[in-house]
Amino acid sequence: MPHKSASVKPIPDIVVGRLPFYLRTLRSLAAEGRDITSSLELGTRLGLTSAQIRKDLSYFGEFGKQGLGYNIPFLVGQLRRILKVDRVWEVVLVGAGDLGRAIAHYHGFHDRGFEIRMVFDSDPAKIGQSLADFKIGDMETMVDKVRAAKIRIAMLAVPATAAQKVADLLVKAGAKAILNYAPTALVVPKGVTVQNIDPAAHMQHMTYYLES
Amino acid sequence: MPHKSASVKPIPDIVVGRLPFYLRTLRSLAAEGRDITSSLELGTRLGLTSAQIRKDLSYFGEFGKQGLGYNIPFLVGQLRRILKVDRVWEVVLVGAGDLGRAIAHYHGFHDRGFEIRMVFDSDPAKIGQSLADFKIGDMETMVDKVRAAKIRIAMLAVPATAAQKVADLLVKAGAKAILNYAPTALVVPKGVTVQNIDPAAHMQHMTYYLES
DNA sequence: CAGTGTGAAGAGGTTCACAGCG
DNA sequence: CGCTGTGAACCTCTTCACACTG
Repeated sequence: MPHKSASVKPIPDIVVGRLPFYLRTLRSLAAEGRDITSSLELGTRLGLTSAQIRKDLSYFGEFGKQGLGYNIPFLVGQLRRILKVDRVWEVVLVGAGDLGRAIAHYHGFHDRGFEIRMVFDSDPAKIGQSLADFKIGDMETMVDKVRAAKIRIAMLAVPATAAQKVADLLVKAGAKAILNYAPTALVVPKGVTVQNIDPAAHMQHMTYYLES
Repeated sequence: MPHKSASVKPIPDIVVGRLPFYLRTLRSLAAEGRDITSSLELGTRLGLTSAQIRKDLSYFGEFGKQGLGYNIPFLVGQLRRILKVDRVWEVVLVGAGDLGRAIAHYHGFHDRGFEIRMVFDSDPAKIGQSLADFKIGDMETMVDKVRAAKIRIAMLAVPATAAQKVADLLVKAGAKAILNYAPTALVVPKGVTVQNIDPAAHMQHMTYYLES
């Protein structure tokens, strides 16, 4: 029987997934000029219970003051550290269609820790053209350029039919996180994280609850 | 947002949320010319266990044949019926910035049960302009026009600062489902469903797992 | 005999409730 | 007194395992 390693309680992924929303809400409170909040107020704003907020935060430390609440700038700093967005990550975008262009023009990423630094597409008509501040590169040189720049985060905005092939290339280029906008599931090696964005799936989730 | 009912055991919201992905995968299999599949194959494609697939489907009926598997066209039809996307829903889009324009140009919604029929914006410079097949309408007439058309689904692509006000108007117009692209939580009355899309939150979820 | 459907067991996540501290 | 942090209880979801069937 192999020995079990000392049980280090891992933090549930579902908890990690809520932290960006806590951070988002706290920054919104800060923008309103607030300095202190409580688990109750945060929960109300987020549609969660105060107990859940406290329990989630307690996985990472003791950030509040009993009887008082949470200092907003301090908690923002802690969450940015925990989520590793107390820096700006360089990102590669693959796909320069309508969606890719909208992503490239979106200015909301920088403030939350991300900056697109390269854009690639396979369409010869697009290669060499300008998009936002970038020149669209070709797929043949993509792997080398991404690897050379040590970029580890990718956004994938190509058709579903091409998504897996491009994902394989991104992994080869050293990507460790892929935000997948293509409506298809990606297979990636262990150690690579994928998050999917599928608006139509969300829509279909909602129609279930509609009266016909 | 689980919908409660006193008499019948409600189907878990998390199960409903997976159905669109089952449907998506089944249609992809159908497009490959396949006619039969199994819970094992579906699970592999989706990164889920076969038991989960079977259990989820069993909430809605007995769709498979023991020893054989699932008939793909039949199961596609059942899922479309369950999710109420065996029809095309009319949708109103509010917000004609970069994101709104990308959404309006995206052709992937129709095939999955949705068709944008109206677009509105508050920017006088945009009102009256054309976007895809539509003329951008003003916010003042939005409520009446949406109500008159009996549209119950909205996509919200306005800045976070305006999102709640617009959501209130949409509810007043009779919206029962809102796909919220703004990075802020919406407060809506019971009976209205909201689904949120926040790519930056997904990105921050992934950075947690990256080595610094 | 391959693969579904499903109770039961097991894991995992949420809420409770209260000690403890500012 | 107000609000956090946290074991314990509770509840929900997932996985197991097997009877059953085409």
